[in-house]
Amino acid sequence: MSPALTSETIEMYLKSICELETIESPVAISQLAQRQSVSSPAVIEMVKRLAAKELVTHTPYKGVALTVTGKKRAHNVLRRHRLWERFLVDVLNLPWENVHDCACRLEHATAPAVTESLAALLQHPVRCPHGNPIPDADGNLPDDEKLPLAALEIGQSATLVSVGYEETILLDYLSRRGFFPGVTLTVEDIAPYQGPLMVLIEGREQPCALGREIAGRVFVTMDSGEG
Amino acid sequence: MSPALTSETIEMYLKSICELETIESPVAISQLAQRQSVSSPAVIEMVKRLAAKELVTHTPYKGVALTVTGKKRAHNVLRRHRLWERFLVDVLNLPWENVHDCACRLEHATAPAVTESLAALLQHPVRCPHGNPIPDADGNLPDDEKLPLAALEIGQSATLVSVGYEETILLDYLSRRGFFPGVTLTVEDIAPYQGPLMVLIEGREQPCALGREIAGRVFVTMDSGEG
DNA sequence: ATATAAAATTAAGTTACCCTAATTTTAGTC
DNA sequence: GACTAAAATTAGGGTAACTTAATTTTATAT
Repeated sequence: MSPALTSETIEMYLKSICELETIESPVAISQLAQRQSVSSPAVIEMVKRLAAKELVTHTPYKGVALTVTGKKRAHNVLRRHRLWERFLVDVLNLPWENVHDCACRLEHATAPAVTESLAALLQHPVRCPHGNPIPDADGNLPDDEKLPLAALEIGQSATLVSVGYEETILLDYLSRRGFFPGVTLTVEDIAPYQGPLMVLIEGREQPCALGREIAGRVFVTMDSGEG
Repeated sequence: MSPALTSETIEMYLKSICELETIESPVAISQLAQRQSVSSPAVIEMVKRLAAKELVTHTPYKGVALTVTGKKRAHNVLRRHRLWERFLVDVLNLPWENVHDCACRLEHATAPAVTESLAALLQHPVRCPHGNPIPDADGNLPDDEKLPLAALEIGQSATLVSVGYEETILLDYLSRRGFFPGVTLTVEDIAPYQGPLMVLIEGREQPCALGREIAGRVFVTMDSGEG
């Protein structure tokens, strides 16, 4: 015998592909490479292995997409990830902006029985602390009606529902400026395009730079505005 | 750059060496190979890598021993392992005999902040569900005064404190026969050596085969007898 | 003291997963 | 439609972690 494709590696890639698919599909090799912090050839190689297992389809020079099986597996990882995040915040009282990295490690080390007991302990939460929906035990992920921040105009208010792009550096940046799910924002000004998108929050002095500078796109999604 | 010795692999080996050291020191390569379910050459190679990192010392043809640094790291793994076991049993209500495997995976994916928050949540438990002591945050592991089951004679009673050799198949075997930490046993008969060591528990009909058939040695340890 | 079984080690080879450098394909511009 | 920059891919190479087979060392029995 010989070493096999590790379950952890498979899950890491599937999860990234799943998250990137919500932005554009099929997912570009370069996007995956950036997300995984590896070279493009490494991604190509890995994608071929995943395709051999029928977890993804690879259209050369076009990109990668999850198969039905792959998507189910990815949703399962997301479920574990987001349940752990809830646990870390609600039960262990760890700070909102730090739990993502911890969950990224725990999610691959979690047996099904642990996942479901955890869900029961937390009373089957619907969203992670960053506002993203938690897939159910069958791998169903409810499709959010998302309104990106950029869709708001000056004077409009909205409630922040989720931060779709979870990355510690970004979450830290947001938490320092008062951006949490549940917060109501009013757009007071929008900076021109050459810089990052600027948004002013009610009662705050400093403008907040959001989105473009970090993820290359707007990532904060909201409920439909209320003013 | 190139792949590095993974933290998980290091910890798995250190933990095994630490556990085996309590039985015999230095630890034989073959014992490690059996425990890790890999070949002897694989262990040799790994031990050389660990020795290069000054986590173990290897005396050729004799065996392996932990350095001070290695032991500290091993105790840290044991701490995480046993805290997770307590969590899985006490908070998630998973069965006593199944949590070992779950903890074996979680222990390598646990950040220090998670470990300590977990300890606080559990109110800093002293023993894991199998009765083994939990090292403190500094890596200090209290040395149990162990009395092996084989030291008892016919008619003697004792309280089972810990099952030193944690393996799901053994724990399942024991739980089916009523062996848990805290149980008081009376040795009613001891079978001859050619078979496994036999022990009768108070009020039970069936003899229980313990020790030799599974681990090759007696592994159930007790408090000092009380009659 | 020598023969021998068992354990330890070395030798040679495999796959997973990563890299850099070179090449090919695509997409967009003039 | 040819030119070009960027993305994708192939080529070639490396280490970690494993394997089996062959060899060496140790322990043991006669």
